Amino acid sequence: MIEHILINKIKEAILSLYQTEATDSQVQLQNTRKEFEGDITLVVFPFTKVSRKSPEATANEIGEFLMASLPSVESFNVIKGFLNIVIKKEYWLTFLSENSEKQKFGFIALNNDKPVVVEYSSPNTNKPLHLGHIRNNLLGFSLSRILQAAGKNVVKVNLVNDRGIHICKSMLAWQRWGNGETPESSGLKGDHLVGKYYVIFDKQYKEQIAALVSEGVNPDDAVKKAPLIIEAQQILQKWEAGDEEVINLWKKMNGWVYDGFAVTYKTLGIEFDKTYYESQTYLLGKELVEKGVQQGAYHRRDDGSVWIDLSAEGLDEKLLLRSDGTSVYMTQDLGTAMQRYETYNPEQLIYVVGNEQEYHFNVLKVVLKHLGCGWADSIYHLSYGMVELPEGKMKSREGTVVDADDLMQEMFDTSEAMARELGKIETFDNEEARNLYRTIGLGALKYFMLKVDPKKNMLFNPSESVDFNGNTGPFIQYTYARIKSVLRKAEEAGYLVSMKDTETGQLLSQEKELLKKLHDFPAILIQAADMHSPAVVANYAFELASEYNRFYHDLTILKEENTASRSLRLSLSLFTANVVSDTLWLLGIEVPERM
RNA sequence: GGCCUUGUAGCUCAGUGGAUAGAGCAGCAGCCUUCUAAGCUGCGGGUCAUAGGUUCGAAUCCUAUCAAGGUCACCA
Repeated sequence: MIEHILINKIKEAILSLYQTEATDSQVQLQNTRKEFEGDITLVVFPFTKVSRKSPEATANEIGEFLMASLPSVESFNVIKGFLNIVIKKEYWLTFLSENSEKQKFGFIALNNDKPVVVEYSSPNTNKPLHLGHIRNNLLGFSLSRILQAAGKNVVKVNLVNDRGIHICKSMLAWQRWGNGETPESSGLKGDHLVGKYYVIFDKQYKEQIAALVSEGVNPDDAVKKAPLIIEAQQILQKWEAGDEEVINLWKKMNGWVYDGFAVTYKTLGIEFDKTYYESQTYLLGKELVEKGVQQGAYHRRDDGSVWIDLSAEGLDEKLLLRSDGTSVYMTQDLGTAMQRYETYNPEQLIYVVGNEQEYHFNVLKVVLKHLGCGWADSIYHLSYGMVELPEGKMKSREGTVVDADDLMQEMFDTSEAMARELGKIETFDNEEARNLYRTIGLGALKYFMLKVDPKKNMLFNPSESVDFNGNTGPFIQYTYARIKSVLRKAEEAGYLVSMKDTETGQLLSQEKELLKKLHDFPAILIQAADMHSPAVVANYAFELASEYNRFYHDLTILKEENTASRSLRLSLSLFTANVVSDTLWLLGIEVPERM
């Protein structure tokens, strides 16, 4: 890319003109704003101290130096402290011809064997997935693809929380009120069936608490003394003791949930390389904690519980093992982190987990460091914000949860209604039409969620269905389908898409702007990977699609009579189609050949 | 109360120290006998929460205040 060459030359210029070594942070290049002439702009203010001249004079001197030493520089102009550099047309045309037919332009080949382990999804098995899980899954999956495209060896893992009191609640409610109901007998998806009994438990439990309170028991005690919660805890104890009947029920109901999750993941287009189950890992951290006690990193209280004092790090005292010797959440996470470290020897361990667990991950890192695990610094918590509804946070107990399966179905229905209204599917057979509804519905949903900076909370308004026009997934998908249509017709007409013979042609402003946007992509990919942010890719994809639509509107392609121009525009179209589909692939969004 | 995050147009969001702060939606006005109008063009819309500070230059960095959210369990 021309930027690297420019940066080096500018450093040479500073050394030669002012006898000073310029640092990377001083050489600030940016794309020239559209209202000025030029392609790339150098901000010269950082050099006025060493030049001891005005910004304008400094910019002129550097500009002259670049003109004299870089053949790719066509000309330059100076406005205030900004040196606007015009790059020769030949550079752009060569760039086009070398990259327009590439399949994965800007992607970086695998450059580190040490894997990056990305954990995401990590659902509980007592209820179906909802909108919050969708954000988690989309972020984790897209981030994995972005890192992979940036040259990382990515391992996608899921840690299913398949044991604990929450599952016992569903089990108990099903035993008591289920009458043997199964997914087959009820026609309910397995995860929804189990979720139904979780809700029933909660309702009955609340009634018991209310009854106790009305008898004069204080509310804090009532929560602990209600018969249902005591029974659920007994089931958990039986589970831990390996009670056959409990284990069988647990396996049966979890099996229903897994079948349900598999359908949701498949519809959403999410995959994992490895799935772990907490029932098999929850004991892992105990030895580690014992080791920490022996090393004196953690201390045991008289009641047998183990603690770590993190006040030196500005955190609190934290429990690592209960007085009865059982694990807490932190214990398990210590264990699985260690297991992952030993299994993969990773370059980085990424956890895609909501921001309500920020404190937990800070503590996790510090606790590991106290054990002497230097690799704790390779843990990265991708802390994403909550999805809020207009009335506030989603609450499963109040039934304000947006269910993942329902939402996807609504998206499919909306895209079908839209396509019919627009008369788009008259030439489609049933299967192609159905695929289109799915592709576009998911495209709208995924783009909607991924375009927002992960760390920010985002708002989802169910009454205003997700948009299909403007800055949306379907807009970008439409751009792709449009290009493919042009390319198909070009092929029918026997036109060359190749750029080989057009390097002497002209380059109109619409063509050049589009080309420059394509030229930006490799840097965008690296930025997205560094920032762990699919939103960077999403926003770029929209800008690229907008730029193409402007180009498409202003210029004719197939009817252009100058064959060099026609060829150039076809080449630009092909290049754009490739990059658009690659960027959407990075977001986990598919592209339709027509729509 | 301690700590963390956020606050940009009516709404949803970009903007990682640089030029006159940008998109989309919503509103208004145009553009299909021409390669897909899920598109394109134009108009209106701003105390970048507030007040200080650092800097040649601040929406961006620092401090304080206000507002919203999160978190500080022998829950996960």
